[in-house]
Amino acid sequence: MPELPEVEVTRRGVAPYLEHCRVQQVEFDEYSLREPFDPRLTSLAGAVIDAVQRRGKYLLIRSAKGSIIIHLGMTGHLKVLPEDSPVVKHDHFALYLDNGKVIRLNDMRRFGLVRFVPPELDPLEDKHLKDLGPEPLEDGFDGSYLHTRLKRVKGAIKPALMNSAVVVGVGNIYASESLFAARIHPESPACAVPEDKCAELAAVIKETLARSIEQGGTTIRDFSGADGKPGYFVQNLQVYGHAGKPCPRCGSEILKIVQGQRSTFFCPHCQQRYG
DNA sequence: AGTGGCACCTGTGTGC
DNA sequence: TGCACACAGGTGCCAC
Repeated sequence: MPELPEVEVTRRGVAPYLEHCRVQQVEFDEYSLREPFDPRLTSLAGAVIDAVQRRGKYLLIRSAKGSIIIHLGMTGHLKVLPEDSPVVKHDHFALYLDNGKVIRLNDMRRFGLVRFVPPELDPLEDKHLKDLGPEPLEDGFDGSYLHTRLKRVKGAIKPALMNSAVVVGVGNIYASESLFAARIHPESPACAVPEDKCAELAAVIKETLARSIEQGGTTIRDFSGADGKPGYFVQNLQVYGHAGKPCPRCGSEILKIVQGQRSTFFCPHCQQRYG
């Protein structure tokens, strides 16, 4: 489900209800997500939330009594609801707040993750976060960085873009979309993409992600923001999900291939193969 | 160190 | 109608 824009839209949706509010109660069910719930999560009762941050596709909820790391996996989403609203199927985790709201995590496929980080540890040093690559919307991510990083990668550029050690937040949709925008064939060996194309690629990744955030993210099937509203960026998708349709640039038929067990969409005419 | 394959889950759509 | 299968926005671990 959520790539960087969807996680950022979620963060912006829940932050006003969490920041500076006090946690009254923490609840989780008996199911495991990617890993079991940490019983220490209940020690956050009484904590005041200082900040809700994002690192890649991870959300960080910080307080003096410890932090929560949340990953939404493929189908996870957070909802802001009145505290007396009923638990529905696939709700697995809840934070009850002193403002009359409850934040619920609903995750059908349970690929998501909720971790507790004790107050003496830095959540950014958690094993899931410490080796992440740069944030694509920050200055450290540019053509020079990308070119240097991709020089070592013999495999295709599309799965390389989805590697969170290269850059965080670019998932299956935005990898296809960004390569289309930069006119790079997704099967090009990453190490063969010239520096000027890496610069163009870095720039279009920034643009694509930023525009998607502005439009509330991309809803294919079940993403919605914390307010329950879908994202509208799906209307701007140029190739993702468009196999067999004409390329919006040249009219050639958009193809779908499989790379690393994930679907890739591209225009074989106007995306150049390097290497 | 880099890479490919698979596993973890549930739901939906398609074809027989 | 039932069944089998493919596929879905992610990531971690394993063997090579």
